Amino acid sequence: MAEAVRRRRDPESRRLAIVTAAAELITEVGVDAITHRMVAARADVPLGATTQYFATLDDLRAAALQQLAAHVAERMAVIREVIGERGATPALLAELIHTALADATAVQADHAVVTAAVHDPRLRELARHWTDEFVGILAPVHGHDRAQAAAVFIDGVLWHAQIHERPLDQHFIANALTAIFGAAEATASPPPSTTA
Amino acid sequence: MAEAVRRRRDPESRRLAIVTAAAELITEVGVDAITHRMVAARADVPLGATTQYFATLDDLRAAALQQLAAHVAERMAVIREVIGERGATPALLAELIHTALADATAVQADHAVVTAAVHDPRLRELARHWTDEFVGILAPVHGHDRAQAAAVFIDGVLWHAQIHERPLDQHFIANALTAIFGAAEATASPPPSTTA
Amino acid sequence: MAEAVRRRRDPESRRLAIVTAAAELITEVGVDAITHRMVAARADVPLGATTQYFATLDDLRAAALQQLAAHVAERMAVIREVIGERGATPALLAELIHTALADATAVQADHAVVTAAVHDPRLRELARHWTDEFVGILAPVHGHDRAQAAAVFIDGVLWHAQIHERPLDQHFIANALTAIFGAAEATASPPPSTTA
Amino acid sequence: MAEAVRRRRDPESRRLAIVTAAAELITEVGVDAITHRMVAARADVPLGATTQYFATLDDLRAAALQQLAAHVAERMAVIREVIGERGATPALLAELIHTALADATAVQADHAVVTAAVHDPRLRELARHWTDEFVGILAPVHGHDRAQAAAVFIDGVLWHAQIHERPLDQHFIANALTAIFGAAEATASPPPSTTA
DNA sequence: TATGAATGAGTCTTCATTCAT
DNA sequence: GATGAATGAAGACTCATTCAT
Repeated sequence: MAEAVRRRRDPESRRLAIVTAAAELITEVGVDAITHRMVAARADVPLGATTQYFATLDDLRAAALQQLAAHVAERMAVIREVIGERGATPALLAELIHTALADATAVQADHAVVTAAVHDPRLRELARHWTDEFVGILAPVHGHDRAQAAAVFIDGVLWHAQIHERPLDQHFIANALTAIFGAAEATASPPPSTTA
Repeated sequence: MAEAVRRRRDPESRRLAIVTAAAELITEVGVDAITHRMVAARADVPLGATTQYFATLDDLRAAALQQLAAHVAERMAVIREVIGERGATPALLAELIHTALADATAVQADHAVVTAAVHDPRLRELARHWTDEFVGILAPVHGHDRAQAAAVFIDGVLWHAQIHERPLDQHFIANALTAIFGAAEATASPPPSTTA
Repeated sequence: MAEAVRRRRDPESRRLAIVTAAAELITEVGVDAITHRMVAARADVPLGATTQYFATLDDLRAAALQQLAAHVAERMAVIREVIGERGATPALLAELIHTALADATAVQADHAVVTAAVHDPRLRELARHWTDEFVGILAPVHGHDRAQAAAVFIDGVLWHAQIHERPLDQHFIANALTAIFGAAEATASPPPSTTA
Repeated sequence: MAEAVRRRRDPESRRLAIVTAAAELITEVGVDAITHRMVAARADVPLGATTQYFATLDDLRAAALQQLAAHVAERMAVIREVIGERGATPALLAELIHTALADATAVQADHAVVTAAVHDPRLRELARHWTDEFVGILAPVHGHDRAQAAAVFIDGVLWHAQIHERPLDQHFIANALTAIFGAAEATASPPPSTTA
């Protein structure tokens, strides 16, 4: 079959297969737990192929993490776009988050990157960047502090999903965001008049 | 001398020394990276002792994680007590969190447990329990949903500390919690009057 | 361009480039340490070329050692010629040796071949041949035994250069050779009269 | 048998067995060619034992080389003693050398150390020391230059043995040394009166 | 013919685990 | 019971060699 033939001499796709297998495994067993053998088996390539394409297991890890990071970035871009079109309302954010949480793989990918970020400066930079970006999207509408509070809360929501079988309820999220966004006129830095 | 003799004669303390060493190392290098040899060296016991007291490295790992979890639980107990005495106000919670974040070792321990929890069912149970407990403390005062929202937000704050050099500001946390607990009872810098 | 084209079209020169690269590397890192990859990189040819021209790495090694041996033989020929013209006097020999020692690369090449000879019968044959040849040059003038003694001494001198920073002094060599060739024809600093 | 039992739990002798096996192999195949597996097979110990006793193959190599060096030093000590008793005459030296050459293993050991010395500073130091020591033994009797010439010549003789099946004749050596020691009154630094 | 991707054997090394002492 | 020597399975990595293209 064309499939088989392509497999045989297509470095590009082989490399991709290896990285993807590594990325999958990272989300499943953690960054530290992957081995050449596991990756080779998952990618269905001979052991030697993994070292042919990546001089070092660390290189492979890095490439896999980058792939995961790219996926996160993509999803982030989508979110930014949607918010741009429909506004940064709690309801919309809750919907987006809920959708995101429904994709277990994506959640795991997120988590893997962000967990790895704790010990990897480059990824840390990336993770911070995402937060900043998110805050940047919300700040024009809600002010910096509330935007950041929302971002922190959402991080908490994602984190929660790692530990619990059932993700948080969409309404719950919307309500909490509403509170975070709305109540705080009272505490804005230069507070003009309280609506309370 | 007395030291050495006591070590020899006191299996209990030896076991403790081993578990403690393992726990320390876990927070430093990660759950996957520890080895019998590392632990033995850190605990200053012979290699054989580590296998004598724990049939398997995994058992040792588990015991160490349990120890870390116990520490977290202790801190949790203190928090519960303090809240019981002084009330579940945003300001107090922010203070407690801020204090907790100042203890880098504790933060790392937390993180180690919680990260390990992602791939370990037993720890996951534990981590969930903490959240539940925390929600249990706050719920009587603020209602279940707001309590949970606060818990989720606080998880986000702790997580934030993992990737940023500087932890979040105490005021920021207090304000956000104020918003989460309900706009009505806003706690601006000069607190007007509390609705109990 | 022309360079590249010529390379492509001239198997002979490519083969030479490979062998030369291998020979260089052998003198630098030792016979056992060379690899196809190293040689290809040094010769600036694709990896496949190294196996195209030499069925086996051992074949390549052998060819490279032969090249080194050929260089030694060349130098030997020059020496023979010079001696033929100017006579086999200690002073001249000392001068030739001294000159040889000044060429660090040549010394290393010598050493590489000769060291490899210890474990390689073919090279051993070669190395013996050089000694014999050298003895052959000197024997007509000084007799077989003294010629051989001189050859052995000179081997010692070359060897000495391998482990000492500074090679032996030219006068020292001349004096020793004078002694070896026969006390009767002593060649003190101001040489009186040669007995032809 | 006691043999078997001793094998089982006698770290000292096990370590020695491993080092000795490595030393043997080094003399046979060269310093660079040894592997853990070869050594383990030769020493008749499991593979793991070689890494248990030596953290690194390089450590093992070093230990083996040291063992070889120690043997060389021993032989050197004997020679020094014999010369001290019977005088540094060419005949005696030739006899000693001839005896040494008869022990093929010893010659190979010598060679292995000295060849390794080319790339190993510590061994180089050692090799130089031996030469110096030897010169030191002969110098009081024959003057520094002649002593050194003799040492260099003897190095050549040992080297010769590496390449040729049959070692050099004892008479030949004695004659050459006689020439080296005797003829040079003419060239000594402050030459008093010539016996020529 | 020339190239470099492919593969697996083999290298060093680490360690959990066992077990003699 | 306590100790650390013993062992082999497994891991990362390298490379000669083959062979599709």
